[in-house]
Amino acid sequence: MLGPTFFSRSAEIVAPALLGCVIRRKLDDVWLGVLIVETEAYGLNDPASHAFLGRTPSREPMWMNPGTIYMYHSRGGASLNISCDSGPAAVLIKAGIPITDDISPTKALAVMHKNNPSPDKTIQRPTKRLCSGQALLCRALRLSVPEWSGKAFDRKRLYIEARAAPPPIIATARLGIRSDRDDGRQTRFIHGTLAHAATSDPRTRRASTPGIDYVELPPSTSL
DNA sequence: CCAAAGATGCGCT
DNA sequence: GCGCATCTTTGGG
Repeated sequence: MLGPTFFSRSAEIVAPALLGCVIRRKLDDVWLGVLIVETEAYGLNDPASHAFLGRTPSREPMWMNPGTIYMYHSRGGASLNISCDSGPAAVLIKAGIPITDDISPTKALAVMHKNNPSPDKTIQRPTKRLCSGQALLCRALRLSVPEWSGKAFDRKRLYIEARAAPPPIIATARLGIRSDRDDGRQTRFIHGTLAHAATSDPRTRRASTPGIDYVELPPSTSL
């Protein structure tokens, strides 16, 4: 289980290091498993960070011990973040892909589909789209702001497992930030071989130039 | 009231 | 597959 040591580094280091790690969430005695494929870093002196808007009770987790869960609502959905550094800083878990293995049984997929049904109830979401957004992921894992914000991870109910091997990584600009609050840093990170489950892949976009709009990084064992 | 680290459907290439 | 309009829910000014 990842703990304070892992999260005590800067958000810009922690965010890419989370790609490929697995979130485990126990619901009704079933362990759900989601592999992280997309994250964003909200670091120190960052005008896009919620910390920049001021210290309030709901944002307090950004100042708490590294590894503290920070959740908030935006535009109808909840978002999962984790405090980093000595604060105020956090990483946002932006997308993941459901997995099954020794810990998470096939049944876990059915639970996630039930938690996060398609708007058109006559069909099911594709499994790879079940967690392809920060609010979708929270819905599929049934993570709510009042239950989890300000709390620590808990080996019995919710934790993040270290990854087996470091993946290739794409670094690019963050999404959904008002231009007057974005200083242009490329601190959105996408799993290089599982980008099809991310919110979007800058490599397949029309107007995007390699080396300018995004950077591809080889697997780094130092992360 | 209203902006906010979004999601979706629809029309288009 | 993209760009845009429209719907979303909640904490905070």
